Amino acid sequence: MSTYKSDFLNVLADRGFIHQLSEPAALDALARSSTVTAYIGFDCTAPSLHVGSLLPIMLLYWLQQTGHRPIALMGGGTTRVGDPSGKDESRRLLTGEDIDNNLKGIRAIFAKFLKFESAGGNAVMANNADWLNTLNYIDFLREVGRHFSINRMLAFDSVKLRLDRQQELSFLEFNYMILQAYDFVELHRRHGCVLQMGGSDQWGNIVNGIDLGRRLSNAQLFALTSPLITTSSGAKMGKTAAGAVWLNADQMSPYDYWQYWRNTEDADVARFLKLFTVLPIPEIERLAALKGAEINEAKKVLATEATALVHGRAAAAEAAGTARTTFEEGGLSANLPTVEFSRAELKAGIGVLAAFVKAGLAASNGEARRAIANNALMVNDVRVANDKAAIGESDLTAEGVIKLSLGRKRHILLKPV
RNA sequence: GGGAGAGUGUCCCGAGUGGCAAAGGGGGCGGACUGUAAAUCCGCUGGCUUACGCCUUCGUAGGUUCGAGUCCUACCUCUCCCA
Repeated sequence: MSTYKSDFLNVLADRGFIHQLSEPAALDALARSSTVTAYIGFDCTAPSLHVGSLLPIMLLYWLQQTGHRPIALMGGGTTRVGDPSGKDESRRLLTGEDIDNNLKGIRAIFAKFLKFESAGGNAVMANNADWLNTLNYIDFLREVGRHFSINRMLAFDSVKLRLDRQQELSFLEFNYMILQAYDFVELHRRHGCVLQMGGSDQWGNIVNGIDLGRRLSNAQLFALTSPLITTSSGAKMGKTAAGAVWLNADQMSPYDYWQYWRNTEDADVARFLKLFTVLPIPEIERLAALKGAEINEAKKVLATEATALVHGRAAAAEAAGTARTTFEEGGLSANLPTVEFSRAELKAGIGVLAAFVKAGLAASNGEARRAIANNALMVNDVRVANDKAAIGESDLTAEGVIKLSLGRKRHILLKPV
């Protein structure tokens, strides 16, 4: 067990959130004696956050749960620059409009994990566009730029990697770390923020902020990074066939989200329970002790708890129920993802290929055809052997729907309207 | 400004003698085995088509050729060396 004196660091350490920590003793003492204000920055590069961002969100969650004050910083300004950390190539520049739209989608997530002032809590939502967009170039260079040594910046991994590999690093991106450092100091000024957290790839950026804070305001600031989470087989978290695992319900249904966690690898279950659920540690240890096929029970708990955090308890229970009827009872659950189509179309008869494309299970007729050749498509749990087969009214089940399946795991209901 | 090199299947890496829908990986998907796991093995991985076949694809635009990813010209982008 951990040796910290503060709840905050103890909880994080016990749950496996801590990778690197600057001045652990000093931060520990501070967290014990006062309310610590800490922030994490989030890029606005997509209209929703995905599971990759879940870990930092959980950091903020535990921060607040242990009596401190979280700031969720939207990167409305820095996203206009682009963080080169951990990336081989520069990203395409997003328009201001894109960024604003993305920001709206992302904001909603945080309310589910943090209590903001509007909800009677102390969490703060900030946007660095508020201070970055209006910076005066010369003033900024004189005030902030003079504290940065190019010699040292060139040694940072995010920069060095690009240079070593002879990959282009634009001046624009090169400035990212300066802006992030400035964010830290600005949040210190505005909100008394003394700690920046983030993924392990952010260590360099965060330390820059600490240095800048010392030079500009003689402030003592801290850094805490979380480990890079990969699955046991080495894959990055959050990628599936359909792409990223989104947190917004309109981009990924609670059912699919539940399924994502249900399919966790055995070796990851305990670790993920600690990181992505709020179950007490003893309970997690009990689940982690399960062996063989019993681990499936732990996976279901993981799926339901993780889904409940993002989509609510009711949606999680529904997803669990849908999965139970579909997989364990071999039945047909009306709560499976549903695609509607016209009754007239059904009367006329729909080709299987068209039906699977419409349901989103195949991207093209050709793909559907190949799936049939692979023995992968089923209509109402009956294998499709012929790509010329048609689906008609006679295929409606007693429930009035038609179940399309790709493989054993992916099911869609066609519903006539 | 001068010189050298690179851009390939819109997920990535990467081979490519003028006959190419284009080798091989990785990733992904499906099948078998299982526990909705991992590992392993097998299949698939441009669009349309029952099919013959047609269409689109190798940085962009032209050209040579029966035929161009491959040869020529110009342009764009990137890298390296010299100034």
